[in-house]
Amino acid sequence: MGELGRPAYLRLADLLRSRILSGEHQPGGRMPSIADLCRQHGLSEQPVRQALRVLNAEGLTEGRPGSGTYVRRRPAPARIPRGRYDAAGSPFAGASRDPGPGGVPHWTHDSQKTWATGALALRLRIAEGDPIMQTQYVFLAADRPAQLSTSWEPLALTGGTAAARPEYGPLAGLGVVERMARIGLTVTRVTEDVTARPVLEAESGPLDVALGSTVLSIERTHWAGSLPVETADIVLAAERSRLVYEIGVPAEITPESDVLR
Amino acid sequence: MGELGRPAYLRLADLLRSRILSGEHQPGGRMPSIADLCRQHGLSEQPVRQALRVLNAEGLTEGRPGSGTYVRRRPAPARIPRGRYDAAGSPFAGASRDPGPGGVPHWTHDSQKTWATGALALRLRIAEGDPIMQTQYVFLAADRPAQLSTSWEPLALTGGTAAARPEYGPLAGLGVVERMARIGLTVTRVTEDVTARPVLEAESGPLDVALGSTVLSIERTHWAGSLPVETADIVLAAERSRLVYEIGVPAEITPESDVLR
DNA sequence: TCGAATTTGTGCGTATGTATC
DNA sequence: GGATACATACGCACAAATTCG
Repeated sequence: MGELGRPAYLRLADLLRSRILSGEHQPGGRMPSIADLCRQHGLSEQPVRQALRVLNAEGLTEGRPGSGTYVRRRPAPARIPRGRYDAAGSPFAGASRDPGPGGVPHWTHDSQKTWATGALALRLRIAEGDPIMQTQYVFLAADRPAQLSTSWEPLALTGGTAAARPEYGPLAGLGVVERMARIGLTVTRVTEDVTARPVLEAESGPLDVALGSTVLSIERTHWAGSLPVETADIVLAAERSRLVYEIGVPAEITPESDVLR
Repeated sequence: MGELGRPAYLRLADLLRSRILSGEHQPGGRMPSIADLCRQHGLSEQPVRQALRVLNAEGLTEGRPGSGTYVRRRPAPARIPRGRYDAAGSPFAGASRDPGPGGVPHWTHDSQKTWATGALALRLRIAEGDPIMQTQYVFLAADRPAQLSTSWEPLALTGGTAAARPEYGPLAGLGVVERMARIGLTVTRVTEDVTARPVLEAESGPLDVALGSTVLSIERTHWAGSLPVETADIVLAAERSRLVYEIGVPAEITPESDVLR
């Protein structure tokens, strides 16, 4: 019954969206119930539900079981500084700088020894099957899961030293650069490869995001010259994150003579 | 009928996903049809469709009407270097470095004078209504749209100089840092704020991506000290892009004395 | 070249169970 | 208990694209 080309649930979604954006439905306010919308627009449950699902997926509304559908208040995404290397650099140095309201940020971790598989071996430039230390982090800010991270370090470098387990012993919580420095490895640069992709099912629970939504994925590697000493996968909810990179401009590029003007 | 806690469509999705990841279904290959899956698993259409929808949303598969559901082959996303500032820095210096197969990268541009609105005025630290030069770029690589960009510069800085229009005159194609240097403004740093969001309707055509998909959005600002001299919005298809940032580690952090070992 | 069968996508009415308020 | 919302599942119809005889 394509009355007007555009399907019923999309027309309803358009209508409700424009009402929300125009302020007719205030942030935090309740939308009409599904039954109400059925009556008001002469539709059955299914198209009404689909319309609401569209708005939920767009992040405009949020359904609370047993209560109603509410217009979302949109917190500005957290700024997560990632440029400039920071001496206090724990894995979450940047993000933990600002406690924000609702609680001091903290994290849990879990290290275990494993062996490098294909892709990982490539990233660390070691052979497949070489032993590595794997550490998983769940980072919480304001009592909400903010960031997942899995870090790998070749045990050929750290094995037998105090730096073998990132979060144990005298070097716990020091950050990769400092910890490596203590065992004689000078980290000279860090690379971060940023991509966005749909959230995996395994991540959607810990990150507290819906299954269809997208995450920012950072593939980070610490280098000592051309030798990778650590690499990590960092995953953040895209809706809540804004990565801030700062890029220095070498002085050579800026000539002292003003040619024009 | 919650036979095993986990709903039928998720169990089926898990099964199919593991088959794909294990290589049982090859990239480019066809999945069993919906009718087949119904028969094989004793399910009705609905849960089977939902399972496939999950895999589609995860980007693992792709349905082609009239033909079937296929395992996606994932072309490696283009590496787009954005760290280190590059002397040859046109707006697309990084991306244009490597011609790649299929054609030399090139771009189109279009400049026009406008006036700063609220958010833009804040980013450029000028007053609302101040005149600015707006330049829009469409960047093509291998004859495919790769990147959209809109750049703004306060005319209070560049007005009346040869640098007023980025792509005209003797300074055309020079890049922001070089161009500003020619009129006596020394760019000292560049900041990039990276977010991911659903593609806008206006972008989906020029970028050649489907309407539901997501883009990487970069808000870039060139600074001369604490003075913004240029800011730009850069938009790329997330599936095809991988931003590479390189972060230098200052030497101070790395002590010369090896304490342990 | 034509047409029928297959296949996915979309829309929608319905029903059942469960959690929350 | 009642209202509400959510998740799951079944059935049906049609559109659009593709495949194949």
